[in-house]
Amino acid sequence: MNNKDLAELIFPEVKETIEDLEKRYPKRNLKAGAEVTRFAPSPTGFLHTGSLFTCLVDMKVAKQSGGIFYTRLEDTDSKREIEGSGKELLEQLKCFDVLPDEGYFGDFEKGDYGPYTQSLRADIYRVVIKECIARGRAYPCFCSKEELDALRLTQEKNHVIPGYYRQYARCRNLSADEAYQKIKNGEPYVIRFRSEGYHERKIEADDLVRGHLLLSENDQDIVIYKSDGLPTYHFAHLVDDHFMRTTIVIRGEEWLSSLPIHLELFQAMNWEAPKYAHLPVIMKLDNGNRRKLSKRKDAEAAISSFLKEGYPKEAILEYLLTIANSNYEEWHSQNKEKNSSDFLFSFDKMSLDGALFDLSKLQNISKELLAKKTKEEIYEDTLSYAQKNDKKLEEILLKDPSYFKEIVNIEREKENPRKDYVKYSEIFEKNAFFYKEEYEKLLKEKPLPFNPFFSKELRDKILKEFVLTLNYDVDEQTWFASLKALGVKYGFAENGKIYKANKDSYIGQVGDVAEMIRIALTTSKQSPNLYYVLKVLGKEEVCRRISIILENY
RNA sequence: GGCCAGUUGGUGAAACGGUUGAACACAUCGCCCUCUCAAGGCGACAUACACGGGUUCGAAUCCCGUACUGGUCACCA
Repeated sequence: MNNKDLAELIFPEVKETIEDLEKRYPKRNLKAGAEVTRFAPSPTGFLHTGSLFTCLVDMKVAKQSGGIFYTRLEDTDSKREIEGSGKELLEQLKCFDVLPDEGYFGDFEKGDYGPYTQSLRADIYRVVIKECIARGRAYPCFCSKEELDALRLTQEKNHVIPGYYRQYARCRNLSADEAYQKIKNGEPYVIRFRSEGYHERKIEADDLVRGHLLLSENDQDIVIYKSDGLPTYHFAHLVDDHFMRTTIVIRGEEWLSSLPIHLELFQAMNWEAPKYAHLPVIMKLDNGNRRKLSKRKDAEAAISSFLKEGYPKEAILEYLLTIANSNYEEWHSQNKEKNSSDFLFSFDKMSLDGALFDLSKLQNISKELLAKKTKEEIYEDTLSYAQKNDKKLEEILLKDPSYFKEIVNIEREKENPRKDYVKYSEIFEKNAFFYKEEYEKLLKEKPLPFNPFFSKELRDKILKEFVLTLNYDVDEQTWFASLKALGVKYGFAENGKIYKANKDSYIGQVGDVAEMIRIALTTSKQSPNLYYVLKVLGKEEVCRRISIILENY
């Protein structure tokens, strides 16, 4: 019996050949320079910040080269799979406007190179495995977990490189007959790749972000086909990225050390290997040490947590872009009117070590971004945030959209708009006093912070006169002049400078007068420009609030 | 431990052997402006090229060692 017979005996049902597959998945007809990239997550949980980062790069590279970006579900590990998370992953991607050209979409698949779900591709892998066995590049291995553990232990004790290779690869030299006999006896087995590499020998490899690399050859007879009938990552990568015609494999740095395996696999098949780009991982500072963002420990590892907190998706994407390409910020400040999707990404502007996740940077980007939106956009976005996360807020927004827009538009439509919102979730919070019920709640919650230096009598007099003479149907300057006049009448200086120079001649300055009114109307010492507060509240409400204060405080 | 990669201020980083006595942005702090806040303007701080050897007329930039950090060594991806 030879290897070909053995292959036939192990996979009698496989009738197709590699040539058939080549025909079924022909080379893509794309213009020169167009890249095919893919995002290939495992359905093991939520969308990781690092995954979105990788995905963003994938998409940019494909898009800006006029190529194809597709998604593939890597669900070959049935033990770790979390039911429904594949679909969930795609939904979250959608939240960030990541739209693949083809591939796995959660509910359906699209494209001519499918299936795009690995568990559905078992027959394809078997075609290749069968041929590998026939050609002597793969063999069945019957070693048990215990035997392998024991092997590793003795190797460690003897200070040799652990693993299943060369003289330590016991099943490698089993004859086809012996192997067949064991299979017939029902012994469980896996299929291993027969490596021809030597650890002492170096191979050259190019990485799009790391440049030229010198790596040790792979010499491990890695498992390519598990006892559950599914391939391992390494083998699935080989087969899928070949037949899906991927041109650039973009993945996390953690894969760099298995690059020699992949290269040998492609070489063994006589297939052209794709280009590789190993991206740095996003880190976090923990007790003074940097470490990879952890799914279990860090809330920010789940990218959806930022959405839930109310950060705009554009801000998150933009932040990730500043990490991806150091020149993004510069480009952005020079192309203010352009969208981050217009930015040309390049691999060599990528730094090689993992960036620390910087929340304050994200916040800054978010603040700038929200300041540039129109009141309509703010309304729509806040509403959709509320619909997902805050039902009460949703109700308030739907009840009176124009009031919310008016509030949010204070000092917005100008060259240097207010920048006081970092996330959608805090917009209402910061403006709660505009709403009658909230205003009343605030009155009850805490004492009003009136300056005790001024008597209630004086305050009441000023507030009364303020209401009586209230007129904001003039421009801001004129209105403010009238406020100054009111202050002067009661012995306040018309500005801080005059007051400072002549403290004895005045009891305070116009700011103190404004503060009384501000507190009366907003319950707080801080608010946007009073003039606009008056305008938004309206005469009636202003009078009502002042009279509440006069009566009760 | 082996192998691989990386190491510029609190953070992200520019710099591709010589206009570097090291940009820029964020953060922090101060001043100005100002009815408060948010902005805006100006400025400061940050003792920043991991360390040690080379190569060179000249090194953050090239080479070698050391240290440190990260990754990886599964029938997980």
